[in-house]
Amino acid sequence: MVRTPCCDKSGLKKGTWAPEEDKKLIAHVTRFGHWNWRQLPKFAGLARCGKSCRLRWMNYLRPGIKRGNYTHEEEETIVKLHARFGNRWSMIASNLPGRSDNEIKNHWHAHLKKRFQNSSVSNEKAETSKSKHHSQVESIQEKDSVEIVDPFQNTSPTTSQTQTPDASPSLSDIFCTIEEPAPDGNGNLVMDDFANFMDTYTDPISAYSWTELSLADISYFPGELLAPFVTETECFFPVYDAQLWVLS
DNA sequence: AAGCGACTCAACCGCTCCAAC
DNA sequence: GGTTGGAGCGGTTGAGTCGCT
Repeated sequence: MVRTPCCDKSGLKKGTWAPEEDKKLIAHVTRFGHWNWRQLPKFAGLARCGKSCRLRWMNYLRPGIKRGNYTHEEEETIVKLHARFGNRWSMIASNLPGRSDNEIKNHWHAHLKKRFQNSSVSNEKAETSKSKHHSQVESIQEKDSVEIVDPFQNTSPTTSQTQTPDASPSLSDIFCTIEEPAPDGNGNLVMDDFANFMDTYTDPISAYSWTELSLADISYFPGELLAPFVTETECFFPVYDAQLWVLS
């Protein structure tokens, strides 16, 4: 299911992510955000390229990511959106909270594509293939009851690049996908004590060269972590040289 | 029980886009 | 306007798993 770990020429690790690496990445992004994916592995102590870290976070570790079976409703939504947008998986994913574009893409190729094609084939027996496929797509669009969220029209200046959860995720939300080992028991984390975990796997703040954090960077932060820095009207965050950055 | 092909899905690769200079 | 670097996207890969014979 996963690739054999190996190292490339530059010494960066490739392949399967170890639980230890996941912990480091979660700890770092949760604590400091992802202001620069390229630099992140260096500060997080990961022998990975930034791209790999980003992918792992976005597709697997990000808070709110749903694992497991797709509901009939979700599949229906994917089919409808694919009929409308084609292979624009990120667009489709933006309409399916908790699902990554990569996961949707995989699910489409593994299940829905066949199903969709099969239904097309059976329909073609009754009608000509071209017009039928076209009408099928059209009928999907006509009957489309899915409320399409266009990320390009629905962005705020501070969150344009990041899908912001509806509400601040709780710690349990953050780790909901990794607290319980999966049936196959591979690569999943069990965290009994978040505080110890954070202390163990993140460097002291004093050791960091802090950089600016944007709202997008903290959009994944659990509310409990943000609480000390948030008032009714302002959100403070510690940044370089012990400045306080007023976010609102 | 063993062999083998199909399936699954995490991860890599290469490309494009966009902002900063 | 050209160059550069980072982020994001979509296509593809390939090892593990499943299920059939």
